[in-house]
Amino acid sequence: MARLEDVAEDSGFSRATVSRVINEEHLVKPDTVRKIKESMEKLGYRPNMMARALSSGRKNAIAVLLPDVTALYYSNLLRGITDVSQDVYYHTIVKSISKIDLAADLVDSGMVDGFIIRHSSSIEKIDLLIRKIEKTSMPVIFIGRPFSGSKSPSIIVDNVGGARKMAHYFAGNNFKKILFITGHRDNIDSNDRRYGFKMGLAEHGFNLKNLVEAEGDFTKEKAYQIAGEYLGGKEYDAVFAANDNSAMGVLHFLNENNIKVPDEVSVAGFDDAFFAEYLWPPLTTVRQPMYEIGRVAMNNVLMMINREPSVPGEVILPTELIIRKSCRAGVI
Amino acid sequence: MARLEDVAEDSGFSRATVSRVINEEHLVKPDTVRKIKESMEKLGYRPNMMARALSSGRKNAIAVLLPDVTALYYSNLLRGITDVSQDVYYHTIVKSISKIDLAADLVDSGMVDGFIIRHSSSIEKIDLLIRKIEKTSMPVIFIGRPFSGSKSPSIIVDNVGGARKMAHYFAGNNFKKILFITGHRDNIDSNDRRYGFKMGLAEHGFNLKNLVEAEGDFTKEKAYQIAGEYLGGKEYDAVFAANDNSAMGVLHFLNENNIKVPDEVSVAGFDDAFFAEYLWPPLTTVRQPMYEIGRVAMNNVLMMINREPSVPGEVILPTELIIRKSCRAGVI
DNA sequence: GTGAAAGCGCTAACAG
DNA sequence: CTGTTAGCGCTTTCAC
Repeated sequence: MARLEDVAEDSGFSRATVSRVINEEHLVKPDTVRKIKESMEKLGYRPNMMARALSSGRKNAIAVLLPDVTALYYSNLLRGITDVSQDVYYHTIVKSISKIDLAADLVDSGMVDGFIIRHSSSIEKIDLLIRKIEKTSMPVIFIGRPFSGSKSPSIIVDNVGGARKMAHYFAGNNFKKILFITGHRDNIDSNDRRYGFKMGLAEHGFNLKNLVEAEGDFTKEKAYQIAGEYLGGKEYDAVFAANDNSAMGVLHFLNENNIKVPDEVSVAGFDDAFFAEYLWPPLTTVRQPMYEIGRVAMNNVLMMINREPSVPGEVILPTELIIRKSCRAGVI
Repeated sequence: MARLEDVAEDSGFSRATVSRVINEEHLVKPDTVRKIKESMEKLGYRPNMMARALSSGRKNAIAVLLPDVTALYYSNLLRGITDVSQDVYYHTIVKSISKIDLAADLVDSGMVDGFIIRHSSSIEKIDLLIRKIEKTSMPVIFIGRPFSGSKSPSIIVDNVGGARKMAHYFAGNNFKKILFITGHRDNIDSNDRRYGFKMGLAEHGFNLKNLVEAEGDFTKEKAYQIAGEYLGGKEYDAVFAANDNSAMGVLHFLNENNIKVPDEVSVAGFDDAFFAEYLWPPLTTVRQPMYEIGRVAMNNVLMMINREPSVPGEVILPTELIIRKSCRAGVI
């Protein structure tokens, strides 16, 4: 590969000037810029990121910490992030948040300019990592609830509002008994959704004694099992699952046992996952803008890296009620 | 951050010796190793990857080029890759293959030690990229069919065999007319699956005139539309879709129009995507080991990077027929 | 506007 | 076994 020095030699200028053309073009005489650019073109010159990073401290890379790349939610997030990072020639290093020591290495070894962190529930040692990052004054953005004790900005989704809308939709039906299937016990999203759901139900005078909670874990398998335990007796006439995966498990049980949806039991989820519309019956759910979240997060770290002042401390992205056929039509 | 030099000073040895402890411990006297490690521990020393990369040429990073992180197939692949790369302290840089110039930058700017490339259909300029990579003698592994004109190793899935098994399963039913829904026209996987399917059908004496092909694009939406065009008239008694997404679209149309599956029409897919079992009815399909593919790919680049000789030129991972309820029971 | 020179933190011969 | 000495390719004062 052609090096900066080769370009300097070819163009007849010094390495410093070539470097300026790359980084601060305005400090160089236009004619010089032209000549140097010609040389770069001719030699097919590309700056060596490692050398640049070592010398300047800027890596043009950000780390993304995710619970699981495989989950739909996260892969869409990731696409949002990579789509914008590619536009600005940033590299995206993806790490599983469960291997937190590896993430710590990333900060120690100085591989990245910033972090985007999605922590869905409290993970051991994550606070140590965050404190460590913040000590280096590297920018961090949280997706989901801001981390307690940290004042780094966060991008969150209006879980409470979305679940509340669903509750209002449910309320029109005079359901007698409703089952709410949660996510993991301490999952922040799940808790917010439960909170919003209860709030919305209460606002319509629903007696919360008739809302039963079952602890799920966001998987279809667990929800399927829960459905088996609760829904066999036709006691419940509605189920709200904390995510679409869980709703999928419920639907599966109901179909299998020939319990009519929505005539006998209404089912709703949360996410608007790509399969939601194609479940049977098509799932009523709350859409959250996962891809957008990724984009916003990446744009904001970028602003922080470039020390632009106006990064909002918290941005809340709206959710939307998506009405399909798995619920009896409510009053909106 | 503590630097190597700080460790050297603290321990009373030279930088070279400290470096050896990091990279070639066996060349150093045990007692010295111990002392130096104590210093490293005490100072919280972590090697700076950038400096190491610049000096040694090793980046401890590989690039993964994927058509789309969002698709289930690819996100599982990615998890396989990141799971092993994390174990060996490698970084994974993910790029969309559609932005091929950015991938080219990765090789020019010397950010990575190797590439894992998944090209699902021929993409403009991809051959240029591959030639460029191979010119640097950086290791490349292909996932899916090897790239023509390249002799880098590849990991492929037995698409032909899987589809053939499905054909055999179909054949027991004496279906009169079968619809095959393809992927994108030039998609390699889709073509292999068609080939295997036809082969298997022919082996059982099925008249291939009664196999009709419709050009899909691997999406549920397109398959749904195709189902509308072909399956309204009850002419077909079976559908094989080139992937589970497409099968999902078909199922959706059938459910919506109250056409009984599998009594009136049998439906099968390919992938065994996570939702396949939870569709209604549960989808008969061919399972491919996506996660495994990722692991194998990563392990093999690693071997190549370390110049271990025995990297297989081609590894074919098996597929498995998964029988559920969306097909009339065939004879196996 | 441009150049000279000093590093960034580490590895890799080469000596000893 | 350990130390000395050059760099890796770039950025960044500080001069001119």
